[in-house]
Amino acid sequence: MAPTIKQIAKLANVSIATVSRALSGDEKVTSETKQLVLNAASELNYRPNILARNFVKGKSNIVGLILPDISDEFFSEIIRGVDETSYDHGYYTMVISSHKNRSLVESVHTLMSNGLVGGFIILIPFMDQKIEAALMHEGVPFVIISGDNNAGEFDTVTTNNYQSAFKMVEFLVNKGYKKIAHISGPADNNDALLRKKGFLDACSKHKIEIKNNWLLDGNFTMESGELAINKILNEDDKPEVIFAANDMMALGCYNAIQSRGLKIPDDIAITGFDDILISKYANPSLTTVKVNTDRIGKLAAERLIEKMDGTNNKTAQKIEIESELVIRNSC
Amino acid sequence: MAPTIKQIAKLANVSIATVSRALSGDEKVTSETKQLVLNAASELNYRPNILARNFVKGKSNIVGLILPDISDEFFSEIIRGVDETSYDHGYYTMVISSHKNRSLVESVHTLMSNGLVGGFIILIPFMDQKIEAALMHEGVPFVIISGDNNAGEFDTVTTNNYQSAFKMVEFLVNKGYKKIAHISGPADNNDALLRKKGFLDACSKHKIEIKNNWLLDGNFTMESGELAINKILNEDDKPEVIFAANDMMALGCYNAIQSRGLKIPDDIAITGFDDILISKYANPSLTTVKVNTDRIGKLAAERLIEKMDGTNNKTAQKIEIESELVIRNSC
DNA sequence: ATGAAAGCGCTAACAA
DNA sequence: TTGTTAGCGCTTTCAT
Repeated sequence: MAPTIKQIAKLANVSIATVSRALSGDEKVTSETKQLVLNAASELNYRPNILARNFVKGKSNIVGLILPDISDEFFSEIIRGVDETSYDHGYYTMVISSHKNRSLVESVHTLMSNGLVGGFIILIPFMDQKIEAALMHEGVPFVIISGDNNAGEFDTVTTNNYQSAFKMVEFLVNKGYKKIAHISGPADNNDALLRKKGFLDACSKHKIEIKNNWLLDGNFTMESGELAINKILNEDDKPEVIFAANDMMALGCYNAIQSRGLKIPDDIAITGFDDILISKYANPSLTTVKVNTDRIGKLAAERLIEKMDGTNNKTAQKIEIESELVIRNSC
Repeated sequence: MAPTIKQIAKLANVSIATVSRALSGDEKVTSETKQLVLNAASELNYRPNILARNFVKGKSNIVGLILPDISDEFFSEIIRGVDETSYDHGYYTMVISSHKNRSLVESVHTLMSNGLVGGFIILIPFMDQKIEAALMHEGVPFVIISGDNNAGEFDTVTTNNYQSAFKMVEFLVNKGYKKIAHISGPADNNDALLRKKGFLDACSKHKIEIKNNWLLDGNFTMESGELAINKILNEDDKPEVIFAANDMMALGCYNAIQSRGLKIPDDIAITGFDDILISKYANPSLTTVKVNTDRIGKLAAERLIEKMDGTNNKTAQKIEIESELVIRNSC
């Protein structure tokens, strides 16, 4: 059986209250008794029972992290960022990944009221009525990670999808490209939507004609990128450059292009979004937008912990993470 | 304040014991009272306080998942597998990622005795004395995910690194390759070591000469693969095929080779290990070994939950996950 | 500065 | 079948 403060009390010949105080660094204990207690504790190899502590305090030092049903590089970085920050503040991280048997909404309901976590971070690809309603219910504090920071009066951490996509287009325009196509992500993904909007707005600002069939639909997978580009690679009037809404699709384009014996960027240029691990090493290396994923997790956790600690409960903050153009050799 | 059984009891006009029993499906409550309680509970939107429940039961339904300090696709799949299985059995998943401020050993010590988790799964790239010592201490049950299943008398889930590497070489030999090089992974990684051993043994079985400078060192990164292969690409006597200990390094080889204008597999063939997302879409698609990562997480969680539930506490099981050769176009 | 005691929400042993 | 009650490990008032 794991040692408890009772046993420490016995060993140190003090009351459990004193033990509790000594261990939590209460000013009022003499340094002698404190030493006594600390010695006893270390002798017994004591570790406080977190469950009991959270329980009695009526609040938990566990941070919940609700993830949608996908798994990739992006998520592990978020998890790491959150856990690292949580740890530094004395919190634990609990991952709640959604899947066929458990929806985002259900997870929200549960975590709001089962006392397990003291707060949570939730990744929302697309905010809908149901999720919003679930979040409105009173409960523990939370922070949203989302492509869109306009989602109600909630604390949100987001990347500047729109601006970065906009900048990417301007960069291409400055390089002299005039015929630009876009492969967009899933229609139910705010990051994808905002990137597309950034693309469209930048094009119209710079008087870039947007041909309808150059607005291609993808779903963020490599396959969908390949599929999309194949639709226009046969036509006479080809775009000079393709801006894919993420790197995976961009790399899908690489395949389609290179398997036709065409050269990137000479025959057709490609740019992406995300800067995943391999993009740097792709051949040619991919020009893209570096999303600072680790910072997203970190800042979301920091903001959440502020709220959990009650340090800063002021009105909802909208935190936007800067991302940067990474110019390489694909355009 | 979240509703408690007390409030349900009041509303349903029964005692808290009855509420507790009704909610936990005790046979002895009349279906009428049960209905009464259930109605009251749903009216109050009641959810049991997990912390209190774990606490009073003296055991936790939280599964700890201790990860080393890396983040990639592999981990998210493990996490997902674990969490999905945990959820299906009524457990939660807590991720404890190691990093500069927290070591694997420390995590083990903590989780063993702070009552937070009822058991844990730990990913161990390389078993050493310290970790083994930490694991020997009595505490909650655990399962190891490791490249090497010979690590003491512990429950372990592993992939058949050795056999798969062996098979890969035999496949290459059957294809007629005689000059085979290997790029190995980090020296402190058991998966890497076993893959190398499989390579070596298969070579000697089939009388494949192993030139010393064809045994290249890598560290699982793309960069290291590129670096490694560059050392031999200039020599007159080049290998016909390079077997990299993981896909990332294999793709690093792609870069080095293709940027010299050489063709895969005509000039030099490449094979990898892992079957990461992009390997299928690489150009040419990469022949590799598909590691069933999702199964690793699932089986580790299943075994752990058996132990936590006390269903099956028999002596340590060594579970080996089959992996399969995925033959594509890079050799 | 220290101790005694109440109590957090729930379960389970014991009574009725 | 249901209710009463003790108690899990800890923190925190209230006394001393």
